[in-house]
Amino acid sequence: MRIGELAEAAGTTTKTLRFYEDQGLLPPAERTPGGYRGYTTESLTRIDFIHRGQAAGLSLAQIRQVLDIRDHGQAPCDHVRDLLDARLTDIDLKLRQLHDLRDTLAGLRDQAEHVEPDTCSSDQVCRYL
Amino acid sequence: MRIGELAEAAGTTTKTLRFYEDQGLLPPAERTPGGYRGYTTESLTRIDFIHRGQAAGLSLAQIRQVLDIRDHGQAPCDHVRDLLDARLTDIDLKLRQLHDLRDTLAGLRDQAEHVEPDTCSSDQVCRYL
DNA sequence: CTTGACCTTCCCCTGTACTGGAAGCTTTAG
DNA sequence: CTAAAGCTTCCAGTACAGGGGAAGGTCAAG
Repeated sequence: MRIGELAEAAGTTTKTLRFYEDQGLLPPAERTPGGYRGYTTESLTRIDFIHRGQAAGLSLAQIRQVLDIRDHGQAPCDHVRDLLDARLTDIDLKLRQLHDLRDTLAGLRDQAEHVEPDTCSSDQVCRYL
Repeated sequence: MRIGELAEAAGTTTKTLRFYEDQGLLPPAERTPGGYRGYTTESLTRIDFIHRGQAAGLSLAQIRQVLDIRDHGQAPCDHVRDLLDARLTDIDLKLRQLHDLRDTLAGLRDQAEHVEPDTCSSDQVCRYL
């Protein structure tokens, strides 16, 4: 399989696949005599895994760690569990922050609805903020 | 007031203030004969406004728009209301996405708790994702 | 007069995940 | 044989909000 076919099969672009190889997410591809990269369906599995990792909000660096562990013949289970836990903690924090921001913003928006623009004084640029 | 004092008073750095001037968020500062930037408390007000805007999740570009309107002698009220509305819509979307991601992740984490690692097959890299 | 703190401009670097484009080679169809 | 599609490498840029550090000028105290 050439890089274009693989890209289409995986729902990505050739640029991205070369980028992944460059970043160590994909092993250096075999080459045809002409210098073209050649792939098997294994590559597809690997790219799908990368996509699942991204869907779980993992960074490429984190996904690469998992892949590296696997490539060293070990089961990445523990590490993946840790990553998932860290992501959950992280997301919970972000959710709280975003909720707070939403409340702040809703408050400002509400004020903006009830305050007369005439009372704006230039010493604060804008009453609403 | 020199740039260092202003930076400290505003809780930021001299680097950031020069950057803001460069980006058009602060007007070009007056200069002393020696070439030093000189500020008044007006600058402090403006920087505080920038910080309030950031706290509301606005980008520097958006804050600059508001400042530009004000600098043109107009009241930026309507524009600020629109910005707040857009931010709210945006944040609500982000909150939904983050909730979804959290659910997905919690599901994965839950599976990871109950699945035997032995059943991992290398054709999917990791059962947990 | 000198030291040290502060200031100036200038250019490059950070992290993230790619994307765009140029110059040139390979392969396939007609 | 030729044209087009697809591939190669390499360099550069995107958005965001600054940060790092060099080379040199200015100002106040001792």
